[in-house]
Amino acid sequence: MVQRKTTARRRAAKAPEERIRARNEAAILRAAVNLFARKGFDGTRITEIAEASKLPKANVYYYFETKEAIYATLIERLLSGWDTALEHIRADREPQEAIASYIAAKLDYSRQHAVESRFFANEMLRGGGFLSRAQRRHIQQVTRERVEVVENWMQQGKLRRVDPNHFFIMLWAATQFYADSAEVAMMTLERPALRRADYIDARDTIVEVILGGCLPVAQQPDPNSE
Amino acid sequence: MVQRKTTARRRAAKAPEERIRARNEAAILRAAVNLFARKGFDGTRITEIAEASKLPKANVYYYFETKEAIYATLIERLLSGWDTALEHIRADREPQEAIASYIAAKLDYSRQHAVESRFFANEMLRGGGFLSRAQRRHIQQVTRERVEVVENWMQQGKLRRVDPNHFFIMLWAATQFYADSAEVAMMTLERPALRRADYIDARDTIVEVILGGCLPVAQQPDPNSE
DNA sequence: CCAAAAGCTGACCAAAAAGTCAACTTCTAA
DNA sequence: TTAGAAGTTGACTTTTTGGTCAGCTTTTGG
Repeated sequence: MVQRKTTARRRAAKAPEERIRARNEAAILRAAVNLFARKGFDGTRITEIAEASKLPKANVYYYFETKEAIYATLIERLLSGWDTALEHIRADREPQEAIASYIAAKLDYSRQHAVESRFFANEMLRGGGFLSRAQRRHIQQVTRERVEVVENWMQQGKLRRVDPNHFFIMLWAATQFYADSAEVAMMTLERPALRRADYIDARDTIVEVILGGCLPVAQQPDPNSE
Repeated sequence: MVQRKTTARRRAAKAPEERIRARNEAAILRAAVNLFARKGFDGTRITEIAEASKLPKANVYYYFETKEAIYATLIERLLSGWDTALEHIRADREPQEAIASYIAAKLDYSRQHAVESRFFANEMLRGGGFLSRAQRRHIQQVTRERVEVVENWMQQGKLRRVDPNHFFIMLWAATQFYADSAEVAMMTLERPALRRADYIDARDTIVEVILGGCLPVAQQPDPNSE
């Protein structure tokens, strides 16, 4: 009993991130999110997930009852990262800074988590039927909170008055696009792939246009850049 | 021979839009674009298309060799409508007006052709692998033309200098979003469905922010609206 | 009115997919 | 060391899907 702690030394036994179950589930989910992002729920075969995760199909079934279970697990896990960038929109910051850093953070997410972003885009295209009522409410609530912050800024005269919901959607759309419609961006920019520099250009452009369009004319940032 | 014209009366024979082939192909394509938009290419079964178009599966095969043929036909047909709104971006117009009417037109497209828009979104998520080289070039060329117009406006001092490509992408993204991610918009606005009024609000917001952000500070439009 | 062309479809098939399982190996705690 | 738990997997069955076809009905041009 007292020695149980010591046994941990024997074989790095139970190091949580090394456990077989954790490792294999992770492999399956990683393979699955990629496929779901490309082909959607209905378009993805369990066999493909098995191949991509380098496990026999029967082993995939050992860890997940059904394809739905994999999909639901992914939604649950990814929903947390979904709104991380929103935390930049805080009432105690100046809107100029807050919005700029939100845009930067969201674009960063688009670049480094493009797959997850596309997974959600696909689920939205599907109609969001896999989102539980609680998950929908979570999204709504988080959004409403931040919309209120924007609304307050407007009431304080720190932002021009526009519909805060649609303003928010515009921020979302402009940044999200670089993940979900990367193909279109690539065609427009005539690149085989989006580079880090492209995301910086995107950030600069979006920040300049959005801030220019929502800050009161009086206190626009210095109009020299590039 | 002379009477051939008269035979047309006999049974409205050959009225081009009434021909059986035209009618059935249209039914199949209409059903297919809906399904492809929701579930993507791999996720859509021919059987589903048959059911949705109220034709026996074998009849679907009578008109289209394969699923790919249906998909390819749709891409080809829809690609024309894809860039209609872009025609508002013309060198001989004032940027303020041109951009505003582009936004309005694109949002209108998002509202009235949401299905087609989602079909393309799905194809982009897939990586655009079904686009032919010629089709890719078409998209690139059309985009480049309009980007050049924007660039000229900037050189003439009619628009603030930002990256014209990314500026363009922003316009695209903000308007497209209301079709492809309508679910998200609905959650944000807390609506069961987007109404005409929502699209008007969206238009006002996007126009105001974008114009405010890209017109030279000197000549901003009157800041009273709503 | 009629022969040929166009359209229609139930029934069928092969391939691929989902899903199951019993026997096997590896790991773990005491 | 070892018994039981956890993990593995080839082989199997069932279901679904894409695709075919022969023979039927309808339409059409003259």
